[in-house]
Amino acid sequence: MQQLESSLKTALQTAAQAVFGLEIPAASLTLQPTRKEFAGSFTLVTFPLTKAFGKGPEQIGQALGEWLKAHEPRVSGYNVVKGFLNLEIADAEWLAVFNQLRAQPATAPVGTAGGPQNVVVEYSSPNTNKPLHLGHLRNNFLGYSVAEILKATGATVTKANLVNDRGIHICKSMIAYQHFGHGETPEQAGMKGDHLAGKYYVLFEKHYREEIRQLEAEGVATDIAKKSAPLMTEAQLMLQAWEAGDPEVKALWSQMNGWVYEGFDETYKNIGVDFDQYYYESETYLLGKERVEEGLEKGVFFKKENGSVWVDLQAEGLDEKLLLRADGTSVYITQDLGTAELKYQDFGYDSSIYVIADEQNYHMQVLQATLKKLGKPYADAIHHLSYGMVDLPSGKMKSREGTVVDADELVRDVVAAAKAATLEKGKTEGLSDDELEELYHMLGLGALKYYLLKVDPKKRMLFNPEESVSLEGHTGPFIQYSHARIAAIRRKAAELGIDESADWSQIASLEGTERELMQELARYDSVVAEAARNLSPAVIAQYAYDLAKAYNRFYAEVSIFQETDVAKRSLRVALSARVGEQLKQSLKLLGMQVPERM
RNA sequence: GGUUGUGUAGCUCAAUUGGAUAGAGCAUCUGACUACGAAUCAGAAGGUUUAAGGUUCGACUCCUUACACGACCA
Repeated sequence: MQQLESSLKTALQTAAQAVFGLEIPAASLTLQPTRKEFAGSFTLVTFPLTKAFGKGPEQIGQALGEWLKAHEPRVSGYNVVKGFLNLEIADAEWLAVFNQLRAQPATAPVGTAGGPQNVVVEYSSPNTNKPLHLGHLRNNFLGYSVAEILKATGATVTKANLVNDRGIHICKSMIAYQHFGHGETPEQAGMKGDHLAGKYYVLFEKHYREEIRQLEAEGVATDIAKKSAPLMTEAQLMLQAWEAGDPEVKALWSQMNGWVYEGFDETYKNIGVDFDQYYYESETYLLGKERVEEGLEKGVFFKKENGSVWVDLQAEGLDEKLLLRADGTSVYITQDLGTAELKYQDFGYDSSIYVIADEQNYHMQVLQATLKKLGKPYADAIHHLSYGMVDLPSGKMKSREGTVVDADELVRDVVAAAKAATLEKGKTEGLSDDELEELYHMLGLGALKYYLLKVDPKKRMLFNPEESVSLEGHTGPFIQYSHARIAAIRRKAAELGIDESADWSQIASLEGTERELMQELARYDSVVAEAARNLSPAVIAQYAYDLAKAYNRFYAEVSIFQETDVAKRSLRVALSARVGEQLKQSLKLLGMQVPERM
């Protein structure tokens, strides 16, 4: 289609030359798909040409349309509405486009076209003190999908996970475990390791709050109470001991983190995301401190009297930013400096994407500006894929207030809903019990992924539990259903011995829904390119829906197996097959799978 | 207080990046399975795109101001 579109532009340029004797740059020709209510497939907006031609928009449309109809065989007709020239494309051309499309597998790369070639996508990046929740799911699905989309352009992509495994919050879980754990293991507790750590994090907060209340009752001011509560003091001491390499603290740390990693791995596997490379802040924060030293030597950072290190970013429109505390311990940005360096050493990327919620916008600006100050060559390669937080109908999620939606539980719920629906109306004869379980999982997770990915990443979104398990309308299972339907068509076609590759060049005219489908199919490459440019899986999600919708319309209006014309019947089977493949491929870019029956 | 994001149908989201009469899904109402899968399709109803100005052939989109909600920085 890109070929058809660009050759139409060339034809329009030729027409302009022939009719008006003027050269027009291709860039000034805005060609777009024609709106449904008008006849035609492509529309040229003629308003922008009025100045150059010194003619009215309708006159221009008429003249160009007339010329194309007479000289361009691919244009079979035209109509002009105000400043819009609608071009009708000959059916023979549509068939040629479709043939060309079929020559390439649906999985063929679409080309990077000026985009990055070598990309690192960092996503997920959990803390090891609690299990994953709904917000992480949006992050994970986005990160995985963006990586797949960039791969589909032909770029080399590395998926990285930066684990936040050190810091005061980790110590909180550890302190609580020492106090209240009695040596409990995940096996004994019958819990996943990440949930066990989360349990102790919550316990810490609970007892800590109690201590503050008591101190306040004794007349201590709130801010002092918060700092001097025994549990908090213990946690801080533990952090220092950790940085000093205390073997006992390190042993507990390793043990608890190990449990958490087992839990995470299970969740990642369950939600179908993976990583090529793991980074641990415990291993990068020292490298970050080296970067701070480097900045001091270069004179782009400065030290305050108390010994803390800062960078002045006021010239960049930001503030002064702390890089290293007075006691020499690191802050978030310290380790981020180290991780960026390490990633560059490992992969030499030309684009480094950070999938992080928009509450970190300022932080990411600081990181980039600081790396620039250091003169790092990769500073400009940094892109923050900033996404909005997920809200609940009851308001914002807050882990301390227990209003989080747990990821594992949520997945269980959506799979259960998919199972219920399938038992009620599925056509699953012949599937084994294992295959059925796989199907429920595929559908439930598909519903959830699609629900979270169809919204523009940068927008804050509302999570409605009922809609997220819905399987009808604008949902993942709607698209999966279309695929299963097509699979049934293909099974039947094979049974009947219908040849998908029969010669259909004799077909005189196409149905409207057939043309529409071909145009939709041909859009795929430019859709992927746009999704890659905008780092937006939502673009793919919308496309997959449109394609499935167009197919269902075609399916309802046109009969495949009742068709007596052999060529037409064959074409319709081939069209169905191609739609199925492109639906499968599109959903794959969202991290979703498609069933053969459901 | 400063910086920044968002505001579209009752609800959740789109709108080809400045183009035609602003489109989908859910919810409501109507029609279509003794024809290839009804998790579907066709139709009805639902809008002063937060407000007021401005830019131009043309604005949900760009500019200014105000309002609402959110995030971040002190």
